[in-house]
Amino acid sequence: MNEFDTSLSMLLHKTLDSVMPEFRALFARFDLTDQQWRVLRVLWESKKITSADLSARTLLPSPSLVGIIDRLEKKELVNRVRSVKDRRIVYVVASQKGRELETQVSPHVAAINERLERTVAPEEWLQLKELLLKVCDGMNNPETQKTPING
Amino acid sequence: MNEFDTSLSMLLHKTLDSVMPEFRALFARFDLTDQQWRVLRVLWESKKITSADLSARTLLPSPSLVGIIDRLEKKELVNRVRSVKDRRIVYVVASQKGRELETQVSPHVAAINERLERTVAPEEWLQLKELLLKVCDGMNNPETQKTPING
DNA sequence: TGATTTTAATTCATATGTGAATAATACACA
DNA sequence: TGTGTATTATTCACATATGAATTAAAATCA
Repeated sequence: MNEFDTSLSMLLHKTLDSVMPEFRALFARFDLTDQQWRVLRVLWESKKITSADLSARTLLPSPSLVGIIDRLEKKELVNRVRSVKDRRIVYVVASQKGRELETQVSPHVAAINERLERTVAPEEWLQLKELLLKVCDGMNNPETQKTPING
Repeated sequence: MNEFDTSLSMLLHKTLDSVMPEFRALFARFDLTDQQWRVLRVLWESKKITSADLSARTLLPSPSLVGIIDRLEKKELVNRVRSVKDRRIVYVVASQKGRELETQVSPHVAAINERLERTVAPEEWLQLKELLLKVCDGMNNPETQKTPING
């Protein structure tokens, strides 16, 4: 493997490619995409949440969320509730049917995550997560000088 | 951050989200998407390569590659060359125009990657990459027992 | 040789990602 | 009070992801 194959972004993609198919196969059994699951996963622990906050929690871009919530609404798993105080805001809420999925899906998700965690030693697992967060912080903070555009 | 936010798949997404915008802004200056750059990046060091191998190297799914190469062809950056020995195979080749991009883009890519690398200590950088590879191996190898589907 | 199977690339239908633009509403303030 | 500005969600245009199906061309073998 050369410079390109071992670049961080390629390794991140590669890791996701090795991890996600298993999750997707699971979610597909419940007629869910992984993005749809992410939304439900957040709603299971938030009574109501605005689209903006949902985007931040799920890491799904707002324009994508619109369609994702549309489809979840069509399946009657969530509802949109417009705020009365501020009519710009839309709260997304899990329906009863949407809440009932938690018990069925979550154990399988946990099982996959446990297998995932066992791919490295316990202390390595922690360090991997810490390093990823460190990279995020480092890229977001302006401390590390960005390369100026000189084109 | 709870269980969900610190799950590996979410951290991988989060890290990509913190890294990719900078690359995308760079590629956009050359009217390229990051996927299109990945194809060119591979072609810059391969005279010719089959679609299947290109998919493996770029980690781009074959159906996506079709459109990506279509658009690169339209911009006259690459060409499709059907093999004479085996007419099922299509080689993808960088055009002169496509090759000329290397000198202009690569230095900027290197600069971003250097900044990226400086977000963590040198030995952490190596370990991060090793751990990601270890996770990939662990998930792909059948050693670690997969959870059987009992639905 | 001719039927069968395998392989490489592509197509299809659907869902999502990306960046810019828009509509509706709230807010600040002269 | 009226007006400019900021905010929230959505829309738009385009590019890509996903999994299944298809097409064309080998390769296999009775």
